[in-house]
Parts: sequence; structure tokens; C-alpha cells
Amino acid sequence: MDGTEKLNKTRERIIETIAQNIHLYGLSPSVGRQYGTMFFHNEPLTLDDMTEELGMSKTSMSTSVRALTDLKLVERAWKKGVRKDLYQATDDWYQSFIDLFSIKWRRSISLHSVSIRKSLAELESLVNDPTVIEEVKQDAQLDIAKLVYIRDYFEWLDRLVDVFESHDIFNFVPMKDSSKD
Amino acid sequence: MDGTEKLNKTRERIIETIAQNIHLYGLSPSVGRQYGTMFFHNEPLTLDDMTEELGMSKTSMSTSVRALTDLKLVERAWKKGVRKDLYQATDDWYQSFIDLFSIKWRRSISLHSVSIRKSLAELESLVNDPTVIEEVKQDAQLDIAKLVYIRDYFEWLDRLVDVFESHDIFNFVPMKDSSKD
DNA sequence: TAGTTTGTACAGTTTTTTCCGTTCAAACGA
DNA sequence: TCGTTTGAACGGAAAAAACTGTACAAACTA
Repeated sequence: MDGTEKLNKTRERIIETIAQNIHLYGLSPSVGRQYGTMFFHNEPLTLDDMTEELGMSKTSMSTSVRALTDLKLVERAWKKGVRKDLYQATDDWYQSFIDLFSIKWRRSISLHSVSIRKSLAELESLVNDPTVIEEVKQDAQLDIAKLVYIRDYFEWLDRLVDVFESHDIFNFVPMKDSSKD
Repeated sequence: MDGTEKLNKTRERIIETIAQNIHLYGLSPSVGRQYGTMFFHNEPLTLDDMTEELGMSKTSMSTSVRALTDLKLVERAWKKGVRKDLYQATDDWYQSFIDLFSIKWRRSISLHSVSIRKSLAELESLVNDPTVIEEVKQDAQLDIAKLVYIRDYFEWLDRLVDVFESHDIFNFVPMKDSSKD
């Protein structure tokens, strides 16, 4: 058996595994396959390169490369004399994991916080409204307790993301080797 | 304006926010809406209750309740004299966040680890094979370095999940109030 | 045992997402 | 200036996912 063939097989296995797990990043398998291909490619790639490599349209490459750069899984590269845009996979997986939180979870925290604040204010005014009957006020009190609880939860989550973003998490759960950070 | 109406509005806002962010748990908005409804419902619900509450088919309720229980966002409840299955939202959001990691990320870590181990073994045998040409061996060496790196990353991720599962994370990022855990 | 009730499997339909081909605007080169 | 190249917007086709109604098996009731 040819060595090159064997080499490709080992790569394909990893790429396929990435493709089947990238839903954790909110991306579809083919986008994962694209990322995996870029990860093993030691040179930056153009959209046309990817089109050829993956047998998909340039339009697809364009949109999925955008999705990947939004999550900072891929970044633009520069090479003198090349007019086309070049892209390469970011090589820091720890940072990619952190970026996922920064981008996706932080947004969710923010959206929830806004809703909770609004609803809490309305519920407070409701329990202070003398025209509202007692039974409704009791329900409102229950809801207030729930919203205070999840507000605290999101506040915790926010601090958790801080700990990732600041890299303090590595003091608590250290990396195996210290070549990074 | 009626107080009940106002109360419902505050709930709807939160439910809708949950629905629009539950994709972080790999669930669709309507499943999120179902969870939100259960969260505010102070009594356990049957599938028929949910059908009525959400105006969706019983089949949908059945499948999505399963998805929610798989992620431990919903659990079965018991009530004497009631033959139908009862479900209620779990009330510990911190634990739900942790369970997400235990269930989804741990699985991904495991799948990646298997693939990496296999591919690494094959690459090692390739570089030790005297019939393989030098150039391929050099490529293999590059791949080995990459795989060792991501193996270390997943090993770190595994320890990170440990820290969540064991609740040690709360020593590092404490909850606001100490009524939990 | 026969008749209900309850949850889920299955097949079909609707909705959403993914992907492609074409088109177009911006950047570059002659 | 006018062509050429490149990346992305847009509409439509294909694929996937969500949802429904029917059918059925298991558990309960009489």
C-alpha cells in the first residue's frame, strides 16, 4: 500500500470526526469538513482551492468560510503576490473553545439579561399595583423568585466566561504543556 | 389592563428568549418553548397538557420531551392517582449547564480521542516503515505533531469537564448565593 | 377476557436549511 | 478607460429537519 494513501486515510478519519462533532459550534458537517481540510493543509487556501479540494461550489465555500471566521476558527492569511483572499485554520484550539463562549454564550447571556430585567420590572410594578387581585400577585411573586434565580445564574455564567476570556481558567485547569499562552 | 394578561406577557418574553437561545443545547426553538412553558408551570404536566398548552401534536410533545430528558432539562414526576406520565422542568440551571458538558462535550471528546489514537498509531507505523519514501514521512511527522497537539487539547477539555462535573468549578467561580450545593 | 388509555413508531407532509448557478459590484491591470 | 478577476448577493433546487395523523403495543380497568 502506498504511504500517501495511508497518510490520507489517517487525515480523513480525523476530518470526519471533526465534521460529526462541529455541531457543538453550531456548524454543519460540511463546514466541519472544510475546517478539517484547512487544518491539515499547511499552506493557506483560496476559495478556489477549497472548491477543488472539497468538490463544492465557490458560493458554498464563501459562506462557510465566513461562518468559520465569525467563530474565529479560520483567519485570513496574507502572501505576497497573491491577489485572491487566503484563509487558514487557526491553530489554537484552546482559544477557539474560549471564543465559542465569548461569541455564542455571551450573546445568549446578554439577551436573557435584557428579558429578565424587563420582566422583573413589570412584575414588581404588578405586585405594587393596588388594583391587582391577590391571587395574581402571588403568582407574580413566584415568577419573581424564578427570575431572580435565573438572573443569578446568568450572572454566574457571565463570570465564568470572564474566567475563560482572561485565561484564568488555565490556572485552575492547566494545560499539559506550557508552550501555549 | 388585566394583571393576568400582564403576568403572561412577562412569561412569554422569557419563554421566547429561551426558545431563541436553546440552540446552544442543540435543540430547536419549539423545544425551547416547551421547556419554557414547563419552567413556569408550577405543576408537572402530561403530554396532553402540553399538546393543549402549545397547540402541537402529541407526537411532537413525546419526541421533544424525550430530547429534553436526554439533556436532563426535564425529568419525570410522580403524582398519586395519575396514570399518565408527568414531566417537569428541572430547576437547577447550573446543573443543566454542567450536564450539557457531561453529555454532549464528553461524547465529542471520546469520539475524537478514539480517532486520534487510531490515526496516531497508523502514522507512527508509517514513519517506521522502511519502504515509505522520505517525503511522505516528513508529512506524517507534521501530522503527528498536530495530532499530539489536539490530543493534549482534548485531554485538557476532559479535565475541564471533570471540574464541572465534580462541582469544583464553584470553588473557582462561586455562585452568588450559597443556597445551592 | 375484552375494552380503554397512553406513549411511541412509522410514513407522509410541510417547513427550513443547505447548496448551486447566475449575476453583479469592487478591485485590479493594461 | 475598458477588460479581467474575485468574492458575495440572490433566486431556485435539493436535502434535511420538524411536525402531524394514523396505527399499534403495552399497561391498566372492569
